[in-house]
Amino acid sequence: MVQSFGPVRHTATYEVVAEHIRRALQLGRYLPGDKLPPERALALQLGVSRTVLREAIRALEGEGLVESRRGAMGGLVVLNNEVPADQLKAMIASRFDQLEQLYEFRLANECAAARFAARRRTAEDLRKISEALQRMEAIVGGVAEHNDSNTVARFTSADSAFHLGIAEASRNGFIAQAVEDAWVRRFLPIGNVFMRIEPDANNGHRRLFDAIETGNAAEAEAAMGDHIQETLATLRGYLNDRLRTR
Amino acid sequence: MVQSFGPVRHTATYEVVAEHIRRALQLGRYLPGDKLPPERALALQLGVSRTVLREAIRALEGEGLVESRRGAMGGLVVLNNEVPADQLKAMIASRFDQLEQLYEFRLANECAAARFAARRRTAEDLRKISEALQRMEAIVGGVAEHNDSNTVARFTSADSAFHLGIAEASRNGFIAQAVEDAWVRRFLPIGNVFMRIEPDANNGHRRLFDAIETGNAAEAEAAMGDHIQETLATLRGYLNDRLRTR
Amino acid sequence: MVQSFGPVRHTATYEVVAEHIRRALQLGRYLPGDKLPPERALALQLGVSRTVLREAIRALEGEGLVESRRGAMGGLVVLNNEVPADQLKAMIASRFDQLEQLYEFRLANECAAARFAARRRTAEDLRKISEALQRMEAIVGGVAEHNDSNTVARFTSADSAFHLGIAEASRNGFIAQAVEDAWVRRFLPIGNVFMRIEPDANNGHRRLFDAIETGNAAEAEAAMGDHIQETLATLRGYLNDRLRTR
Amino acid sequence: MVQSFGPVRHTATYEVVAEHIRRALQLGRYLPGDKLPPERALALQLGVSRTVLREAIRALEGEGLVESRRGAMGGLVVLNNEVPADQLKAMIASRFDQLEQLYEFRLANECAAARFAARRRTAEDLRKISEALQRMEAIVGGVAEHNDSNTVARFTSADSAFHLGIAEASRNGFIAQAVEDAWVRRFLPIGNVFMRIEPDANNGHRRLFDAIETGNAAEAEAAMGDHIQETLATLRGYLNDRLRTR
DNA sequence: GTGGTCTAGACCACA
DNA sequence: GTGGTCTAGACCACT
Repeated sequence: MVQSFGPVRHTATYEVVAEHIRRALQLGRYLPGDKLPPERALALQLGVSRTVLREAIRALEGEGLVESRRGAMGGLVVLNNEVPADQLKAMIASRFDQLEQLYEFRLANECAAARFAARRRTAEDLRKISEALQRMEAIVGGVAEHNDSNTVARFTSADSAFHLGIAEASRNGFIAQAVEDAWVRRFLPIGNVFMRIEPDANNGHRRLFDAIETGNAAEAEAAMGDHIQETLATLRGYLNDRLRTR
Repeated sequence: MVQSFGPVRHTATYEVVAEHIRRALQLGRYLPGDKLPPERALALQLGVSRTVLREAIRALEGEGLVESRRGAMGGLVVLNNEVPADQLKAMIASRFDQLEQLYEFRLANECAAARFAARRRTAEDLRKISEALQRMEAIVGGVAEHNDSNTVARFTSADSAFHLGIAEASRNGFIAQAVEDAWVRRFLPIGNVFMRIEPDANNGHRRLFDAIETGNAAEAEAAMGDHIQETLATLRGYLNDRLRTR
Repeated sequence: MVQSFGPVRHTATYEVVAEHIRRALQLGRYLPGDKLPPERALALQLGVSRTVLREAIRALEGEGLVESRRGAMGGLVVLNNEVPADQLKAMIASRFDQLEQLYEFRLANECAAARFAARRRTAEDLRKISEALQRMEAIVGGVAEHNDSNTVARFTSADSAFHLGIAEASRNGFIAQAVEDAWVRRFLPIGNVFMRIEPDANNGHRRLFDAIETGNAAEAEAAMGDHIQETLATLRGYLNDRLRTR
Repeated sequence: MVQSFGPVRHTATYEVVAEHIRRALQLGRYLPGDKLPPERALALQLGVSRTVLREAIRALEGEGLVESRRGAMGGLVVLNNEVPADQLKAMIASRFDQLEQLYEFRLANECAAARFAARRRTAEDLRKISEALQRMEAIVGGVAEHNDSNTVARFTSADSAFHLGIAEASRNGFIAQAVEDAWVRRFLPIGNVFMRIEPDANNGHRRLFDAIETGNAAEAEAAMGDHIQETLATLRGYLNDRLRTR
């Protein structure tokens, strides 16, 4: 039996740390303008030396994700990594194949997650999911400032928390990890499409939550399926619609 | 917004290499008795120095996975990692929760994989899947030597190739990766349950293959679902049946 | 090829700042009794925080160069760093070797500076040089108060401005820098020798200025050479003359 | 008296270290292909930690001056920092004003150095200067390989050692420092002009050495003056001559 | 009390 | 025995 091994790559610790932080930003755990914990605390949490953490920060600064400011009021500030509107469609189009696969992957795992969550969610799970849902609804309800870039970031963050909350409520570590991975790999700026261009596209959340709350597994799975399909359709429509964009 | 980061761990290169090889063994790419490529070639393929590779091998030897033999006929030989029959049930029972989650995860991803594979499989995909299927059927058909430990390993290897082949035929990298991950995390010795105790349990493969070959997506998904459910049921039955074991 | 590197030393910022200020004092840009700019302004000019500036000031106070006085009329006051007459000769003698080298260095660079200045000086250059010359002549002319310590400082300051003006008029940054370096390294109190003991020694300045003004490069170079040689001779005479001192 | 202070800059230690090494390379103490001392030794010599040294090395690698290679035969290798022939003239032209000033500065200090060296050189000084001279003559004599880039580097290195040897023989630290500074600031690739385009331009060295050896100060000064003027003339000719270059 | 830098020592990967 | 990386602790500069 002939087999061939691919090359392994040694990832320096600072790379791992950078990826870790990048992941947190990607999941919306920090919003633009937020400060990451102070270097010393962060290094402690991550279990690495400050030297290594700082090397990771230097990398993130190079990517324009964070900025480190000195002084008493300083700290690690998360930057707004927004894509200019006129480049957004091109950037999404260039990775649409990838995104389509990702949505298939999400469909498989998040539907399962919704089904299990409807059966197994704890009160605490419900509380978290509900809180994220309310954050989303508050943002969409406050129609005033949809163009504020931070609004998009805040909505994306709540959206992410909602879906990850359901994944966690599935009480299945493998599925939860898969859902998180999918969100991390998501191209962040597509949040703009939903918030700026189709703010109504995100209305399946309430139906999904109700199904999970009432423990209706089949409905939860269906709601999740519809929601994700709808999202993908919105994205596809955005790309194909030459009249409404720009 | 308060958030906390978990610790990152630095994996030495030799750990990564060991994991890489362990994975190949877990997926049945090498059978007990097979030889891994010579050290020099392997180091080259992996892109690491022989020093590091040797350290990885030392670790694998420590786990009893491989053995390095000197001399002209020597090399890195894959060992038979069999669990004694009298410990098998206990070992499976102790990690049954984990296995159940794993099966839920497989269900989500492999059903999706089957559905997409039915639509997208190429001739080459079909050839690979078919070849694995035939290997399984040949082993089950040759009733003579079900107790031979290598038979179990050979069956497990073919089983793995069958499922991974379908995953690959789904033409979705995320799903394929998830399926592979699930197989890697599978507790290897459970192969014995199916081969030794319930050799008939693995009869869903042909139905699955036919559905994929004929491009019947719904049937493929259903067949995969039934197959995995059945497998889990077999396992559950094995654990609960106090009469037939030992 | 075998080579060895010497040690590098890390200079703290406050050291750099202190040296910067010390240099300004050494060049006579501030006279005893003058006030340096207020701390806040100075810190701004220097591009450092007040904390660092204050540390530098503390060092300068330790050397007796400045004194910081509180209150409405306070500020950073430049002190008179005079050497008592009875120690002057000993101090000069102890570093005479160094001074001799310095005069050789000045000879090389200031003669070149004079030559180029005669050819390249602008009207503005001439104005500055002339102004410094007049200040010197006014001080030497006003015979009354040669013993006043500030007179010496004022003369030294004008002398410095005269020579640095010529260096600048040479329109050669390297030479100008070398001349300034030489003046900074000069042992400040030797000004006393010329003012107190040989007030006539400084009469080459007018000849030098005329040559530069009329654009006579050869004469300028010769005048500068004679002037510096003469100065050194005065110093040497002062040290050798056992009768006239003390 | 109104005065304004310029900003001071805090130079991190690794910057100082980088400058230190850059200086050694600029002075030709190391030739392309040479290895710098091992990191540990170098850090010790420089009196800094390896961390800091490595940061400096990273900077130098970024500038393309050195390359660090791993393994038993590895080390810090000096790269050949050559300018392509077709860019050389433009690069020299763009900084010709600066170079002209530099030559004036060299004229002032190196003539003085030659004069003092003729009077004060020790036997050891003569030995060093002579050795450098012989290296130059050997390279110019071996006409075969003037186009080899390392030949230029080797000549430049010997040239530098020759002039710095004279500066040191002047027994005047200020002048020696000024000469070294001038060489460090020299635009390195101009060595190509003398070696490739006008290999005969460097024949004043022997006359200069003889004068210093015989202790003829006036002749030494004159020889140095002629030599530097000639070098500048060669450079000027190279820039103006449109026919012979490219 | 923040980020910025340096140190001394250790272990790892490489050839 | 080379360069590559990480650690723990310290001090400095900034606001």
